[in-house]
Amino acid sequence: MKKSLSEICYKFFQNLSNPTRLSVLELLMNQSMSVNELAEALGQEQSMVSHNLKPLLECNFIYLKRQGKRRIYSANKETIGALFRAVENHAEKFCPTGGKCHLNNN
Amino acid sequence: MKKSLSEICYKFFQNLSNPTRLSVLELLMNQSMSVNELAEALGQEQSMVSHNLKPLLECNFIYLKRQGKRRIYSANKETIGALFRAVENHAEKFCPTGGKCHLNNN
DNA sequence: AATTTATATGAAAGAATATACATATGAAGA
DNA sequence: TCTTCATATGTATATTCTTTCATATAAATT
Repeated sequence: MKKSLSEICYKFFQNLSNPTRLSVLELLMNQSMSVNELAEALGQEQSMVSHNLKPLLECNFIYLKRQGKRRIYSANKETIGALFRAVENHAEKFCPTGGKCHLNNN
Repeated sequence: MKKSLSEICYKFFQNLSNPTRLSVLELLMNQSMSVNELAEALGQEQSMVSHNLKPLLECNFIYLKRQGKRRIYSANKETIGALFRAVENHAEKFCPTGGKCHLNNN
């Protein structure tokens, strides 16, 4: 039973529609990090970061490798890069105030 | 005050993380339609479709032109096309079962 | 102007999600 | 094996989102 495009999109975009997960991805696009490093960089609790890493990993938006007792996460740059570029392009071209329309300013 | 990429992404992806809105976009990528045509194509209530068109319009993911008492909506093909392509590519390359991993099968 | 057709809006109930805190697991070193 | 450090998981609460039903607006037609 093949899934429609919008069904596939749904779980992906749902996964991406969270400020913590997006911040994690933005950080990981710059450099790979452990969970505690992410938590510190974000000023968030470690457990919260872990909770949010899980779905990103399940959708293969991020990768994991073990290094001793640390776990180093890295971004799937192909996918996340393409998505971020599409969003940036949209904000520049189509958002009256460059991504700061009223919907983005609540 | 410039917004970070992940802040901009958040509102966009949040907007896109809804099955009704994604189905609307998928339909509008094929052809422009009025609200009632969308509602019929989706088998949903007109008011629900209207509720969901609103945020899509506010983010300029869709366009609106008036035609008598009907309102014809069309897709922003540049943005939505790029996003859908990125998702399709991801599903093909990175999802073990082509977009049907357990997260997508609840 | 009254009616019909098309669409938008308001509000309330229910469902889904995020967050925080507590606790569990698991690897490494003493 | 006991302890410590790093990370994951369980659970309850608070918040947010979706959906539905009722109603409002607005254009066209009579």
